Amino acid sequence: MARDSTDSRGGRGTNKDTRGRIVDASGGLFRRNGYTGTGLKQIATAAGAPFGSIYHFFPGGKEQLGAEVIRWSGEMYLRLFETAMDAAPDVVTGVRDFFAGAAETLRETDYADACPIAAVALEVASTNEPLRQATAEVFTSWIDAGTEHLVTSGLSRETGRTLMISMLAGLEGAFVLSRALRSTEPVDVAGATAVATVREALREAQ
Amino acid sequence: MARDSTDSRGGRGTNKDTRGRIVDASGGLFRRNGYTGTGLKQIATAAGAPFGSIYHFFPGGKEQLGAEVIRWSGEMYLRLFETAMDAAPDVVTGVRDFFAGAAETLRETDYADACPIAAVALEVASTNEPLRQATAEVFTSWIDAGTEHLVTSGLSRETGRTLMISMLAGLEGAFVLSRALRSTEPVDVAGATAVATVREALREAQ
DNA sequence: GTCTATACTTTGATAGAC
DNA sequence: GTCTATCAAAGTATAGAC
Repeated sequence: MARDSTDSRGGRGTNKDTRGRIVDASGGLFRRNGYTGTGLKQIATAAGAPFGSIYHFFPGGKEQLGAEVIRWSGEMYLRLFETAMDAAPDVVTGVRDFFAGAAETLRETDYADACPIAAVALEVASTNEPLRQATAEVFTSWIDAGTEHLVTSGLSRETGRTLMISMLAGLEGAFVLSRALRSTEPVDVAGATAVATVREALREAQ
Repeated sequence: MARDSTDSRGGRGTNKDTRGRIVDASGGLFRRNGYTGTGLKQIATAAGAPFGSIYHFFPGGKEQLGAEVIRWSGEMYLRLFETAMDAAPDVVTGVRDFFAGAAETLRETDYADACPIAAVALEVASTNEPLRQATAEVFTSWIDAGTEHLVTSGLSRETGRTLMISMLAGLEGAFVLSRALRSTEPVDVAGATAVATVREALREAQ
């Protein structure tokens, strides 16, 4: 019963099962090289798994693997967001800390690790409908979760949703700029803007 | 909105020379399918050019072509931005119109045409240094040009730059979300946020 | 300069031995 | 379930006829 592995889905053992290692390695490679830019053989090598294992665990091939990686990465990042928000005394601080953490991660990873699915999302938006839907589900889940936090903090559902979309857009766009420019300035600026906007919205809602 | 052009620069005939058609076709394909997702044979076909012509005009192969497409697309989009700003009576209206035009283009192209280089930028940021530099130059040119408009409107250089980065990040991130969700809501929201922020900044600067 | 043919590599995917 | 061998197709790139 009380196994160590975090959750159900049989999926996220850090070093245990081959399947988990494949998903994990794919997530890292997709994030940096994109979907078409990552080969299945490359994934097998990075995961330390034989090539055949990919098709053993993912009979649907690259597309099935891609969809699962997108959803899994989305859940992980959502969990990271929730953790940051729960740890903060208020929503403004939570937002500030989350952006600060994103900037720190960018620096630490030489501007490689930003949004786990943005690169794939832009690649598949007009070329692969199943994967596009997967990215849409992830973004929707993030927007809904963030909206909930803002509603809890006193905003109306509508302004909460609008504000959350605006902040997420700011973060995603800042990731694009920061990775290209190799500077955290865009993320820092977007974070400051987000903090100011949330603070203002909360004040007006009082 | 973001269509062709007829101009100088010594070589951008819409239908004239083979080289121009190759760059043009590549821009459209890179934007939709990404860099690695677009093949040179595909480009030749789309451009109505023989395969050998690509290597005739771009001896450096795909990378040289990619770099030129990034810079050329960046110039085109900058020109589009300048045109929108010059046509508007004030900077606030200009920003509003630009976001509105972006949303309209998204709708008209079935959410395919957004930022001309974002997909490539995320793909090459950690994998191809020459192309990453090309995207960085483009983003920098956009930020500088936008900052100039804001400074002209009365903002300090520092707040102008910060505001421009924030708006560009909002636009880029909104493009990611809008293409994935197949909805202009993110671009609409980001536009409204940008307009409100510029208006507020101008008021404070008075 | 235009265009075709081809070399070489890598891709996603499958079959089958163990 | 693990792993290797191999396939057909597509990728980039080159050579050379016209």
